[in-house]
Amino acid sequence: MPAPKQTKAPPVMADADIAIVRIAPETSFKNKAYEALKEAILKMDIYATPEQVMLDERALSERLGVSRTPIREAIAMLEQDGFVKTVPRRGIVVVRRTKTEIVDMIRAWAALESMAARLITTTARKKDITALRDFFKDFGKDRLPQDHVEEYSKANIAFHQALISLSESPVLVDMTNDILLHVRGYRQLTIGRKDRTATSLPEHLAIIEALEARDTELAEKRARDHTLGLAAYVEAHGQELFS
Amino acid sequence: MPAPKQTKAPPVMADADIAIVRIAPETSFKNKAYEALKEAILKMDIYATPEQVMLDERALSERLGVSRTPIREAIAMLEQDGFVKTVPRRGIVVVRRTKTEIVDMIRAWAALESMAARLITTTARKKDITALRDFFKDFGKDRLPQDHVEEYSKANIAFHQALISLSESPVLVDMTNDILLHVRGYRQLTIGRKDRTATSLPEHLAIIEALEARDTELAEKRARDHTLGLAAYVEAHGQELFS
DNA sequence: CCAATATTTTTGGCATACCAAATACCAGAA
DNA sequence: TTCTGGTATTTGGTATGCCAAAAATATTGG
Repeated sequence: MPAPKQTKAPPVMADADIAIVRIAPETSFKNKAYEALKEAILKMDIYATPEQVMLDERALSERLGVSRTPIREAIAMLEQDGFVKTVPRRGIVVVRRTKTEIVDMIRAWAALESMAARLITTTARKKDITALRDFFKDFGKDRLPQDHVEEYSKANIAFHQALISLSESPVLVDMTNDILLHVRGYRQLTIGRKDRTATSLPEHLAIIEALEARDTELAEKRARDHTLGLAAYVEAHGQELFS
Repeated sequence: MPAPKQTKAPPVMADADIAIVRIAPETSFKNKAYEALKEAILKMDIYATPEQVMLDERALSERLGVSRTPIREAIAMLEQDGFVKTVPRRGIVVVRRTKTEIVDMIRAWAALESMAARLITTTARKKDITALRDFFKDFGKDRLPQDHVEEYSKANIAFHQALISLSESPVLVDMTNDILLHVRGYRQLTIGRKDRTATSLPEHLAIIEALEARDTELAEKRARDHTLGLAAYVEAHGQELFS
């Protein structure tokens, strides 16, 4: 066997233990491919095109400059996430959710968020709760949310994520984020709708008030009803989004 | 469509061509490996051994009779599920949850199940709700749950899964099942504990009654509080289970 | 010209080989 | 014996090649 290679071998030095930073773990191609593909899938508007979107292993490997192996592993991970579905000898298809599935997901979101609200009333600090108002400080009666839908939509998502985070429950945070990723595709067309945007802000503020008052039951109810309202809205008005 | 493949029947050589049954779709090795490994992980008592359990790709591939490729893909899937964690150049370790994580998961479970209860009160059929009692028909004052812990524990899990299923929400069902898989490892030592088993049955019956009464708020509350009770129990008494 | 069929191409599934990092192991020096 | 340096081994990561099924395309018979 050939001699390996010298590591370093500082002659006489006694540099000892200074500044030996942990070398970058540097994520694997598998994980890089996973992140890249996930972002690409989330970025594309899969509901805009009439025919289903397909992925090609070889094309992707060439595109990302790696072999098929890490690509396939990334695909397997994405399939676990429910973003794609590989059909043997047919192809890899980007999953499109039906309206029913989206409504179902939003209901689960409501369940998780109401539990988060419940926990927050017993553990979160007052200042952290109050800080939730900052997400909407740019909106008021002189600057209505419905006149800045895109901007308000961003603040909306950020608010919900910050809310969940206050629960200090990693499980609730992760599960909710997963759901939001799936629902996000509809966000532009549903959560951002003007007619619903108008009622959204007051409901958010009402949730914050209940949290500050440490009213567990009320906070839970308001958080739940708010998101269930979104579910009902999508169920009623989301028809045109689906083939 | 015509026969895509020839059923070659050369005059001279007559043997062969028999018993070439059209093998079914037959899941891939990747999926087989995934199922096999998942079952193996769930079956082992990862909290019994002091040192962490490791998996070896090559050993597994030899064990299952397939190459490393499908094994690695299965591992990637299991990692997405949170069952294992691969450390580059170190190994694949079966993840052990801390008590805090388990409590956190049970809280999420409570959130999902209370939402399921809510939905059930508005959509499920009376007979299906009543049928939930059957899971406990073998228990009563002449046959106490705490005297048949193992058996009652099975009925307990089955009841909860049946309950969630009644919501007819695939998302709630899937998310809850995922959680149950992770929590299951503790089931024998926590859910099955005698002191808690005693109060479990009446609570279950109370949930069913609220469902039958179509009392949405009460059913939700009872379902939530029941499972939150388990969370509190584990938080208080599950100390000895963790290193 | 059309339909049935044969052929080529495409595509995911799987096996294998090699690499580099991390570790285990061992011989030799003090 | 113990410590040290280095080599061999282990282990996950990645690239490649081939296979079979299915789709796409070409071909042929009427």
